[in-house]
Amino acid sequence: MGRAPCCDKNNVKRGPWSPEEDAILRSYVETYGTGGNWIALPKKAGLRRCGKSCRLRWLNYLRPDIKHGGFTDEEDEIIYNLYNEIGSRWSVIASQLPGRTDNDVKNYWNTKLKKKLLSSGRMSRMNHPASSSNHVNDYLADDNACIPVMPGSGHEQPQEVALNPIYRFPDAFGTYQDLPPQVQYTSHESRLSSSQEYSISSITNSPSITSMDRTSNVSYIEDGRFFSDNGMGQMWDFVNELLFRDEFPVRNHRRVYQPSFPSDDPRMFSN
DNA sequence: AAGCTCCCCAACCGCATGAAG
DNA sequence: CCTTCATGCGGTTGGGGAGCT
Repeated sequence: MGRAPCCDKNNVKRGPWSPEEDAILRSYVETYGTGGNWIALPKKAGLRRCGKSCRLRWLNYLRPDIKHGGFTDEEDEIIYNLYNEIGSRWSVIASQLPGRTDNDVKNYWNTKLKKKLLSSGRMSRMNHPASSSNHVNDYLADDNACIPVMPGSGHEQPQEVALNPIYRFPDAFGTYQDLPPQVQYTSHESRLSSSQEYSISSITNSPSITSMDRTSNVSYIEDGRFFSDNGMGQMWDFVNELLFRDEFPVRNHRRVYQPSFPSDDPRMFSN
């Protein structure tokens, strides 16, 4: 048995949205929300549209936080780097560009950026995401995986950031909802004799960096132990979960500890 | 001015996924 | 476990505006 259509195509309007329809949809969603049911929404709102069409119109055009207008050079760079890493995962790429939708990014890539990169010769230097066997794609095949994100501007080591994979946890991890949306990991030269030290930075939409390395006295790794001394329990859980993954994304550095989670002392564990 | 081509982007389509029953 | 269905995603289409002849 085939799947039933989501709406009666003979009784719904298709094609471009009129300003009146936009106003009805905007007003309804702002007043009542989507109710978690886009299929029922058009009937309730008095629109002769398919629920899917309403959802798309809202997400891609009417949402108040949508950014209209041209892409910046910085956005170009983010798209280029992410496409190079993960291919046409437009929703993932768009999630790193505040105010941009997957449709926006996809259209922009197909119509402008690709040509721009071709003419500059950068496309020929790209990885081939679809056939890539790099670990980033492996990560992305896992539902619980961390998703690579671009570094924010203003990082103190931009060259290194460009070489190392950077990850964020999906927003769906409600327990970490207090964290900034992106968390970046980079490794840098150890200042400790027996272990690598990692700087763990959170990037917000602004270019500011919250350092969590030893010098800022927030948390640090030493001799296989992770220390946190400022009540950043959620961050600590988060960091551990990431670091325990076999694929911990720091190349050319040994992992400094093995899973021994949970510890009695929520601030510390060792292997 | 008219006709044509190209390009952009909003919108659609079909499939995958996951939740619910 | 199976079926149904809503949602989300990436690929594709086509209307209309811009630019060219």
